[in-house]
Amino acid sequence: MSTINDVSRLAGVSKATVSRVLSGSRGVKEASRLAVLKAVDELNYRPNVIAQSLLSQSTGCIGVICAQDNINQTTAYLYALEKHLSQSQKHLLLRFANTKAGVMSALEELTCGLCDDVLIIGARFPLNINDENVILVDCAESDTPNSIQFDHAFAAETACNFLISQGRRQIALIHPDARGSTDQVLLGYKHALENNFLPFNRNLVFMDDTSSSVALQVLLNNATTLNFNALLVADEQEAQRVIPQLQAFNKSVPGDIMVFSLAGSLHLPGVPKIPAIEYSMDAMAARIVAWLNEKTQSVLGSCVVRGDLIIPEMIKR
Amino acid sequence: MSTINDVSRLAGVSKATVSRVLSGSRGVKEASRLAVLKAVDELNYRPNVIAQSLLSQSTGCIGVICAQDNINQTTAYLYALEKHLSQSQKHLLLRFANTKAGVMSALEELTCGLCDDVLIIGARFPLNINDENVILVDCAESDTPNSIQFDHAFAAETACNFLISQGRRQIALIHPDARGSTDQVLLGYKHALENNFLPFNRNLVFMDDTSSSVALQVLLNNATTLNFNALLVADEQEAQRVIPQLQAFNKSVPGDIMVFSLAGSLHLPGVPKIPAIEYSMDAMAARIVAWLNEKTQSVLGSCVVRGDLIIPEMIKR
DNA sequence: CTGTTAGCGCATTCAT
DNA sequence: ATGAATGCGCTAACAG
Repeated sequence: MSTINDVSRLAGVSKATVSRVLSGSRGVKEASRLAVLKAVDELNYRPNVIAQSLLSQSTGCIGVICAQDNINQTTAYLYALEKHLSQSQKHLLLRFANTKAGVMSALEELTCGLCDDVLIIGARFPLNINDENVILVDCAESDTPNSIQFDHAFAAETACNFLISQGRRQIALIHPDARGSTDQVLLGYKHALENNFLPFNRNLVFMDDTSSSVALQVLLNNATTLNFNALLVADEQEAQRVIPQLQAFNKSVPGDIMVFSLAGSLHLPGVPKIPAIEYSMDAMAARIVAWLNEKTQSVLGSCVVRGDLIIPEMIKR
Repeated sequence: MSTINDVSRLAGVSKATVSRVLSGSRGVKEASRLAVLKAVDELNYRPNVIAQSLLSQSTGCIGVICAQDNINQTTAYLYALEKHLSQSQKHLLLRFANTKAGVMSALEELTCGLCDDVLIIGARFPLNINDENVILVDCAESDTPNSIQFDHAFAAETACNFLISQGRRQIALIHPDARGSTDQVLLGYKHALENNFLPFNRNLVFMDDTSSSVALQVLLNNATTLNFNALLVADEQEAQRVIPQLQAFNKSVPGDIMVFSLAGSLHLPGVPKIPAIEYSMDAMAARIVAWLNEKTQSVLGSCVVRGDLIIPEMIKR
């Protein structure tokens, strides 16, 4: 790879002039400008970004640590993020980590000058990070100054109101505690019931660490007394686990029981579509990148994102 | 962020000594070693990797340009690659690109000193790249010196032999030309038929650009005369598109027609499992990273990877 | 054993 | 308008 010295020598000018031409040529004689351009073309020269980074103290690299267990959701994130980052001339440095130790070690490796900022996505474990340049996205903890959260209470409330509007007044809820947003979900759930003058039935709600499969079995064992006709689950992965199980017990979906996902639904042919709250990855990414760009001016604050209610055609009426 | 100067000042030694201590302390007095370590700890100092990169002329960054349209396959790739790369102290710089122009522009941006090497994955369009530091993985073109290809002929042959062993002798094949490996697939298909003394029926094979949906309709319209009982498709995405369509025509899968995917199958609950050829992403990634690490010694050559035959439990007998 | 010096490639002064 | 010099943070070579 040729350097700025090669170009300056070939063009018969100084390094400074070459640099001037390449970065907003202003106050450079046309003749030497052309000479530089010619030399650049001949040598196929491109400035070394590492040297530029050392000087400017910024690399344009954004670390993204994916801590989600739901791998499908991850892809949507990455795709949207990369699109917006590259539009801002930034680079996406990818890392996966399932544990707190893993996240911290990845963070260490990325923040030694390599990355200007780091995004941590979907961590379900608390991690006490207090770094101006680290942004938590959809993470369990909210103490960190820079974080983007989903409004899970709002999602649960919307879900219930929708189900009730569909004549489903016995709504079961399976939402393992591990997801970290359990409290909020319960809040929204209860709120919707209250607003619709419906009683809260403790037996319809499963929020402890028992597997969703076990929870569902309990529900089905008591189906005759509980008589539930709707089921709220945490995400589309849970939904696809739960639906075959319901069908195995001769419960039709959505006929007998309407399953609702509180976070996204799969858009795959062959997979049954269900109503869900979906968070626009594109909007999220746009927001994040906007923050990254304007960081110098406005201080980053916490931010809460609300999802969209998506209803499959076959359910609409 | 503190620099080596801060550390040397605080420890009362020179920069060189600090550097020596941090990178394999050899020939350093214990006293000054401890002083340095203490200063490092106090200042929470970590060497700036960008400065190191400028000196060593290598960043440890590997660019990965994903050109695949099958987004699900991508995640598996990325996950495996990141795992192996981070084990080798390397960083994964992610890019998506759907067009040749997109790939080339991403390549430009990554090869200005930022990335030591670049992987291009799953490009279905020819791109004439002849760069020592660019590796093509599962790309349409094979002229490039550094490339990893899947053995599609082998996959097709294995698939046919399996299906024939299952008593399926009328094997339809839908494999759009856009995938770039069509020739090889046809080769393996024909080879298997020959070896089993079965005739080649041109009407069972669809390899032009017509959509797989149309191809399937043609097949179904002629089902009575063709009487096919197996269907080979390019990948699991195609499979999931095709299966509901077959069922809509009252063809049971795999009862009436066994669908076989030539590249991976979805392992999602609720999605019907089908027999498939699967390529181990982990093995691939291990191989790629091994290349990356030993590049100085052995010249990279082309390499062909064969997939594994995966048969769902319910089909095994 | 350790300090001084030089230089990686570049952009930005400050002179001219 | 342009060239020489400086320094970003670090390591390697050379002296002591």
